[in-house]
Amino acid sequence: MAEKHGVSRMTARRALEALEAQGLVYSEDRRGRFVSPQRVKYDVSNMVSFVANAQANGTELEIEVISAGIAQTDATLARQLAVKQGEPIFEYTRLFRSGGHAIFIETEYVLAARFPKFLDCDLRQSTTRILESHYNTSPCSGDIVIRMRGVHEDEARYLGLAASQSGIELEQVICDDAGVPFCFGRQLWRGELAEFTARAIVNSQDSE
Amino acid sequence: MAEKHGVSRMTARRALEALEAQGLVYSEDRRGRFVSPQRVKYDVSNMVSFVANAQANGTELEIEVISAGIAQTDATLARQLAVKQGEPIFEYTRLFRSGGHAIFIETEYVLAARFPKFLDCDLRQSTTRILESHYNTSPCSGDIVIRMRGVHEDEARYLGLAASQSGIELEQVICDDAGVPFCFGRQLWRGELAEFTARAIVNSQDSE
DNA sequence: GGCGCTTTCTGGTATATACCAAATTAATTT
DNA sequence: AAATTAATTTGGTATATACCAGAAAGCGCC
Repeated sequence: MAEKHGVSRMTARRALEALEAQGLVYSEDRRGRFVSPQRVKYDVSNMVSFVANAQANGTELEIEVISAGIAQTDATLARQLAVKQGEPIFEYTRLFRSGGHAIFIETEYVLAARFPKFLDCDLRQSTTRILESHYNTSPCSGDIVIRMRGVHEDEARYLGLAASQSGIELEQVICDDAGVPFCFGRQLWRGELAEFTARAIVNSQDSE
Repeated sequence: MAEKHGVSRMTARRALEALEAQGLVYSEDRRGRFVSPQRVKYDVSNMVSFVANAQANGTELEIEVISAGIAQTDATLARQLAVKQGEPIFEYTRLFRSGGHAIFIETEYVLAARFPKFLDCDLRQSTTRILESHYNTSPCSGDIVIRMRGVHEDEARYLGLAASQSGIELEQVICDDAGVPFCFGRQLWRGELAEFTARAIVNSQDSE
């Protein structure tokens, strides 16, 4: 490509890196560069299973469980889940793919006391579905944070990104019908593949 | 910096560019590199004025009007605002800064027929406020889309970004209490400065 | 047809130069 | 003291090399 256009190879690379930074193309190490696939839509206002929703939308998702285990809440987690620090929780990380392309990597935390033997379930499906069918708990409300940030090294590896690139982080706390938080999740999306939608409705009165 | 660490200048530059891509530092052309300021939070579930909300949050905002005029709806705009193509609309672009730092650039469209002489108002304030006080129209619901994308050249100039960088685009359609859309806006945020929050509540029943 | 080896292709990283342009700073002049 | 001018600093861009490592393709062999 460089000699075809009479520029040096470094210049050509930088041009491609620019396209990469804009999300138009992506690169697979030592395999080649390819144009990016379509975005995956995620309606964050819709608290029903993202997986089921995506599939209804015509996007088939493959879920790979990267790790799963038990841990204790640190300060941040304790605050998010409204429990005291040191509470046992199940922690599991999953990689979501669509059509062979990594879309996002997610780490979720659920309270171990409330959902015993949670990790015995097959995690290659919607968490929402597991909690509904096995524990009779459905999501009722959720708080979501979205921001763009640089990827960590391990995230970059799973997502097939260069370590210097950025993605979109989506954090959500899911609460039951009593308003009690029971699940906290943090997703890191490949930025060029993410598209979030939300519907806002003005609360007639928002006391306190 | 290069000679201090015994690497070539190009290598040092690439390292700084990586930090820049991750949003940790930013560069001002021929002035220097600086660490990035704090993020600006935006609660997209809150349909009351973003400006007022930010100020209540301790963030003072400076608004610069880049351009303002009248235009006609193209296919996309007509669909978003649920009018037929060619409808006259006011179009204005504003740059939002905080503490001297450009945060995002926004282009909004309001129906000219419904809000006559809209452009005579001082646009360096919340649109919501203008519409409420002058036209007795308040936002009631809104549809929001968030995605990461590469910046265009003119956007990059206003935001002080390199043309190859990415930002976060936020589109929103604002509807009145009758569910009729009256305003469409598209914001492009510096990715490292944006933080969006939302609150999702499961609709008991979502007919059709 | 499969297996293993070698070559080629492709991307990644680091370096050394050269030159440009704007912003800042220092020096000089008025 | 203010204005003008020159030097310096800083970032940006383009180029030419060199070398490394993994993936893919070609090839000979069993």
